[in-house]
Amino acid sequence: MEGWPKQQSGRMRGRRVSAAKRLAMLEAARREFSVSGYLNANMDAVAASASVSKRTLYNHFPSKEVLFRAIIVRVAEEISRVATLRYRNDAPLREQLEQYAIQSIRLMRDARYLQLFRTVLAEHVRNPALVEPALATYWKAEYGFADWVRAAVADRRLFVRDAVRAGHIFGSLMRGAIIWPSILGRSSFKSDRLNAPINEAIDMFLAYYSVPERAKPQRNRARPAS
Amino acid sequence: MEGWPKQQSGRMRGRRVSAAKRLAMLEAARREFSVSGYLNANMDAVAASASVSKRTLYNHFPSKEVLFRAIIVRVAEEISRVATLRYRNDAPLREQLEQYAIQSIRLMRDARYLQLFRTVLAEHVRNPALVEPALATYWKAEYGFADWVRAAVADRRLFVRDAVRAGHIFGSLMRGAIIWPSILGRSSFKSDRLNAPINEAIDMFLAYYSVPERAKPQRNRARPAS
DNA sequence: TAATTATTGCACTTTCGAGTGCAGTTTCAG
DNA sequence: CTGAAACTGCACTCGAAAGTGCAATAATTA
Repeated sequence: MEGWPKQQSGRMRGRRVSAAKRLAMLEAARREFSVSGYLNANMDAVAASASVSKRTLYNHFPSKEVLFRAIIVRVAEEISRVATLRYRNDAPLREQLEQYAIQSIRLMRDARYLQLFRTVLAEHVRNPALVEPALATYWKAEYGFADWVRAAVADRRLFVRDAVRAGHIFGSLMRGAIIWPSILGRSSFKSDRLNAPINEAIDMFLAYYSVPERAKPQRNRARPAS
Repeated sequence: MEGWPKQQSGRMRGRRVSAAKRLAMLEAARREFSVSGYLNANMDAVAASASVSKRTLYNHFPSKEVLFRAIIVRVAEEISRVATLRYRNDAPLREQLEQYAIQSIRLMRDARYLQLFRTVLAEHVRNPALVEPALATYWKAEYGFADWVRAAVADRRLFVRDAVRAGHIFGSLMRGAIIWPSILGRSSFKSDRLNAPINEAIDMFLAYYSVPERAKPQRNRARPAS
């Protein structure tokens, strides 16, 4: 609850305007952070873009840091609502993974998010503490993959030793094919549809884990018998 | 050749000192950029740390940008010398991939590099133009994977439709298991040895591509017959 | 209407760091 | 030894942006 005016306590009066302006400020900040990054974002510009005095901005958010964190939390929530992998026993596994990939692509095609991701990533690398909350959500998604795998294993549709590990691998494949290329600007998706590289990654993943352990063609296994 | 003193032309005199100091400045800048990131790096600090006057620093490198680029180029060269995947027909494929993974891990365990990677990544996201040269090398490595795959295919040890695509997938797996976790600070390697997740990723990769196309267990193939 | 709280405008302080100008000193090749 | 080129020290300019103080004003609700 940081970043709320101190006057909040006691009877609340004159709060209608406040709520609307607060939203405007959050939206404006989001735009500003998106296009400028964290360090170059300008608090005067945020205030102006929200049609609010700078002083008001500082009444709501005591510092740039607090404002940034507020943005991050909001966006992280939005995303986790959209891009999740949920297990369904009534649909082909491939379809479920494809669905997830499509959702991710859609997210990356939305400049509104993409730019903000870049900002957050840059800041996370520069100053991890600043960005904690966003990343918490992010890693949760990773363990969402593990849950999905576990469910599929329980259904005897996959054969996996370590669900978390398999989840990481799926995550690597999706990030490598969708997220990083978008963020690092190597490629942009023309549509929401899957392309051949992504299909191939999903193929590989399913092929490997659709086969019982001892049938997998591996050499040189050096791992605890777990 | 940017960032060299203008006085260079004509007969060269008094250059012995110059070369040594130049090196000292590069080393100092590297340290400074590593620990502080690009924006927070302080040119006064660089000069001090190189035991050189600020004016001399600016005589060699007309701006912070130029200095940063110079560092990037040097480091990119060092890295591409160390972490490459070279095809050998006299060794198991698995061993070759493992070698590469081990080299990558070694790189990530070297704080000297790791910190600089973080800085470069942050800047690339913030300001891609600044970092071009480093990334050029980076993507070259990616196509190095494709070359390796092609060679293995020519040797009939792998069965791959599109070598570049397979190379990307291998890259995704390695980055997902080694590079990103290190850079984003989720895990650090205790030793240079491979761990189970990396082994499993390599297993998966080899398993999938060791089998002729039509034998692969895939559903729902939707791709050009290429 | 009266009391309360939010909002505004604007000038102000502070901090910080990149890059410059210049006069004097050092170094080294020839 | 000599003179060109490289180096030094230091004060300086310039700009930018975060955050503050305050007195005046507007909006809200009882």
